[in-house]
Amino acid sequence: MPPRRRPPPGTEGSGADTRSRILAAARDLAVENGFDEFTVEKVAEKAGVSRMTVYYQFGSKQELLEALLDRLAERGGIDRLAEAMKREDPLDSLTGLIAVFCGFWASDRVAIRRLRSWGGLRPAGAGADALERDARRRRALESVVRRIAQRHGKPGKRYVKDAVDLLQVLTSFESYDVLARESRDERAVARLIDRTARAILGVEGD
Amino acid sequence: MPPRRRPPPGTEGSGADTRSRILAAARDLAVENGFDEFTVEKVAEKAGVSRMTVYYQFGSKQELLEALLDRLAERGGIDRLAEAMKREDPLDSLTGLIAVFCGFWASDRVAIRRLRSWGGLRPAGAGADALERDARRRRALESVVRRIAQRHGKPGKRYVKDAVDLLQVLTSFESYDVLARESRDERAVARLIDRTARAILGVEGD
DNA sequence: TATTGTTTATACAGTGTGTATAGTTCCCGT
DNA sequence: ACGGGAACTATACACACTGTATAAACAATA
Repeated sequence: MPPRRRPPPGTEGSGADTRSRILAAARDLAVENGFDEFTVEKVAEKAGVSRMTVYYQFGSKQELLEALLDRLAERGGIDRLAEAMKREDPLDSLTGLIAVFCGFWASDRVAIRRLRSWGGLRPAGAGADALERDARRRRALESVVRRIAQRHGKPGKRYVKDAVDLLQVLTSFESYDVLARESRDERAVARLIDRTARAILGVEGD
Repeated sequence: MPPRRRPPPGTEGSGADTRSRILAAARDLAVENGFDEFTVEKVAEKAGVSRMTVYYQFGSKQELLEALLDRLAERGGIDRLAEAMKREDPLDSLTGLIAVFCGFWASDRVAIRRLRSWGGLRPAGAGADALERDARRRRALESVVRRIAQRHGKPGKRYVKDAVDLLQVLTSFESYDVLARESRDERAVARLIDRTARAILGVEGD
C-alpha cells in the first residue's frame, strides 16, 4: 500500500509526491553544480522540504543517490533492452542494444555523468549499483556476440571474449560521453558505434 | 634551488625526502582502501609525519592529489610518448602510442583508477589535471590519424574526426581497465587495442 | 476520537578540512 | 659562536556536512 502524503505545509494543494520532488531536486542539483555543492541540506531546500524529511524518506545520502540512479534508468528506457534482444538476427539485436543504451545515456547525460563518477569512489552504494548495471549490459553483449559468432562461423572462445570486452568498452557511458561531444547527436553516435562494432566483429557493415 | 630537509626528528639518518614519503604513503593508502579512508590525517600517520606537515608541503588535499597524479605519470613513462611520435611510419607511431599509454595505465592501475574517479567530481584540481592529460593524448592521436589518413589516401574531415574520437575512447584508462580484467597482461591488451585501432582505421592489420 | 504515518524543529555527536599561532630543531652563512 | 631561516610539530580553533535522537505538529483514516 503506497503511503499517503499530505500537501506541503506552506504551499497548499499540490498532490506531488514528496519522494519524487526530492529526487527531482537532487537531479537538478547534481546537474547544476559539482558534487561539492551536493549536500542533503541543499537538496532539501531545493525540494522545499526539511532536511529531516530527506532522511526519513531515503535513510542516507547513499540511498538517495541509488534511488536517483534507479529513476534515471527507468526514465531512460532501459526496459526496452529485453525487446531488442528478442530480434531474430543477432546483428539487429546488437543495433537495438546500442540504440537502447545510447538512448539511456542521452536521456540525462550530465546527471548520469555526475552519478557515475560519484559511484566510482565507493565499493558499495551508488557505485555498486552502476557496476551491477554494467554487468547486465555485459551479459546482454555476451549473448548477442555468441549468437553472431555462431551464425557467421567465427572461431571460438577468444573471438567471443575479445569482442565482448571491446563492445563493453564501446557501449559504455564513458564512450558515449566522448563521442557525443561536438556536433554528434544521439543518433549519429549510435550509428558510429554500430559501424565500429561491426568492424570489431568482422562482419559486413552497411 | 630545492629546499633542504633534515632527517625526521624521532628517527635518525634517513635521507628520504618528506614530500616523497608523503606521496608514497598517499599512494599506498589510495590503493589499500577506498577514498572514504583517504584522509589527510591517515596519510600523515602512514608517512610518519604530522598532519600539519602535509599541509605545509602541499597546501591542501587537492594539491596533494595533483602531485600524486603527476608522480604516477612520471613513473609511468609518459615521457616516452614524444619518442614514439617521431617514428616515420604513422602506424608505427600509433603502435608506440598505444604501448606507452598501456604502460602508463599498467604501472599503477589501482591507484590511477582511484585518482581518476576522484577527479571526476571536481571541475578543478585532480580532475582538471586528468582532463589536461587526456587532451594531450588527443592531440597526439590527431596528429597520428592525420598522417595515416594522408598516407593511406583516406577521405577528409569526417574520417579523421571519427577515428580520433574512437581512438580516444579505445586508448583511455577506462578501456584499459576493462580489457585488462581476467587473464590479459599489459602486452596482450596493447596488442588487442592495436588490432582494433587498425580495424577502426580501415588499414591492414597484422 | 484514537491511531498511524508523514513532516518538522531542535539539538547533538562525530568526523574531516583548513587556518592560526607559537614553539622546536636543524642547517648555514657571517 | 651567533643569528636567521627553513622545516617540522603541537595545539586549538572555525566551519561544514553526515547522521541520530527526541518530541511535537499535522493529516487521513479506521
